[in-house]
Amino acid sequence: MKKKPDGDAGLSAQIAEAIRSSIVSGDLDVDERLPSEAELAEQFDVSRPTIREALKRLAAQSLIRTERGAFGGAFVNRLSYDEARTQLITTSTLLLSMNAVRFDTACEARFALERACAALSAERRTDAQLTAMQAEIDKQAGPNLSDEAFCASDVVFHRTLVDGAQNPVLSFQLTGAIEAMQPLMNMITFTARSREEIVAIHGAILDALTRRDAEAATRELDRLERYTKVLAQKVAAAKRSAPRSEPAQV
Amino acid sequence: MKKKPDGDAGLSAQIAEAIRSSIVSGDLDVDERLPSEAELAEQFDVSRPTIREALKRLAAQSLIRTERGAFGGAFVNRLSYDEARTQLITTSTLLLSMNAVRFDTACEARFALERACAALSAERRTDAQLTAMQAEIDKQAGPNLSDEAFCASDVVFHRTLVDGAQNPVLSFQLTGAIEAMQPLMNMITFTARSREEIVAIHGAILDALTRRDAEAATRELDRLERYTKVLAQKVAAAKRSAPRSEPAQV
DNA sequence: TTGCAATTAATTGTCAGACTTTTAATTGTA
DNA sequence: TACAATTAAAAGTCTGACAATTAATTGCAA
Repeated sequence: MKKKPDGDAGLSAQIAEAIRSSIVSGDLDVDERLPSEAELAEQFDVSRPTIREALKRLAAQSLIRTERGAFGGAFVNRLSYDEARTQLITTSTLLLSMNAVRFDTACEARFALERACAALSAERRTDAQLTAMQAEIDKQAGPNLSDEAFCASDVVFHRTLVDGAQNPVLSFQLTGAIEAMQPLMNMITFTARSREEIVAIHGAILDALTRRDAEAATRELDRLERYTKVLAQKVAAAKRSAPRSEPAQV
Repeated sequence: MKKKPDGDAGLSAQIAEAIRSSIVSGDLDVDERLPSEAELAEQFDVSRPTIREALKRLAAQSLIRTERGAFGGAFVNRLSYDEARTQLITTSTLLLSMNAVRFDTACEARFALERACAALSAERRTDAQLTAMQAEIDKQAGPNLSDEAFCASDVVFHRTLVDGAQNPVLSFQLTGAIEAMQPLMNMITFTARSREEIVAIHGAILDALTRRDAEAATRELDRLERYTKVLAQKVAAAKRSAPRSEPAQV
């Protein structure tokens, strides 16, 4: 364990940083146990609450996990794809909601990224993934589906498309982009007509993947991007002309 | 501020979650001040150290910042692109280093993402960005450049390329992918010959962007991806045949 | 009245020590 | 040998205190 590099940002922050660097540098291996809080307190010459604050910072980033009881303690955590994805979604969602990002900007980014794996997906998708996507399309075409359920199914459809590339790193990155868009998509009230159009494009995408036609898949994603932007513009226009507290109808 | 939803994951974790949801739901606005630690302790009916642990968790994720002194306290933080990017890089780097991700997989993801914005970049890049990229190419072609400096310049080149798309959300996502690759790239020792090849491809990319030729830019990125994978294979092969502690020469 | 210095109050940062709860290992007993 | 009781280690939590920081207030003098 390294010494604390004494900048003034609070003792607990310094200690957290010292331990963090021990982890990322590989000084501490995955699943290795850190010294107990009491021992750390002695090593760093601070009190136990200070050590605890430092450990909580690391726990918040999933760098460590703690177990209670005898032979418990803090252990270096193997960052799983799931945990990493959860963190990315949290960060992306906050970034979008706190920085007044235009819908167009987020939408463009999302589809640019998604097109990035369309070619790989066309090449590598499994039959099971095609089946799963068809199931979502059927669900989306069904009647009596709330906007939320429609959007949720939309997310599943696109996640499956992304997973089709069989590249976990790509899936990790793209899921963040797609799910962070979810709150923005939920602001759109989908008419029967617009759902019909979206389902049709989803069908065309699925068809392209089935035929392993990368070029067509990319083209259809592009069409979906343009249509999504049009929908958003209509919602925005409706809101401007009738700025009620109730969500505007397109 | 909401009640704690009583799952058992530790009081401080519950409280952190309660405050987090107040922030993401918009109950608490950006720059709004939270109650003091003493008040929070009373509200949640726990002690101040417990509240502090909860706040440190949130601070670790840049959701809040704290200021000392009278009228100080914890404030809801506006998550900046910079902070978000830093977090994404940390997460991505750890994910790659802790999960034995194959170089090919990470490389494929990185270039797939980068190609995603090549078209936008060809369309929108500024002249200043072209100049900046040329400057990096010149640096990379210079003699007596350490491998680390070469890699660092490579990162800057690609970041500028990404920024050329003029989409901050895209830049945020892609920077994570590119910079997380950096430690893996640093494991490659670049020979004079391989540098020459890379610089040539960089030049071709820049040329394509200058001509606003999206198709050529994409093609050159593809070429760079294939070449990077070849280099990595050579390094891996050299390591297998001569497994020293010193980095193998290609 | 104005300007500056000293005081004050609010708040986070840190510490010390104690007690509670959880959990695994050990010990003791049937 | 199997199972129950004991023990010990460790995190989780609480209480109370003091230090450090900073904005507002107060007081004094020009």
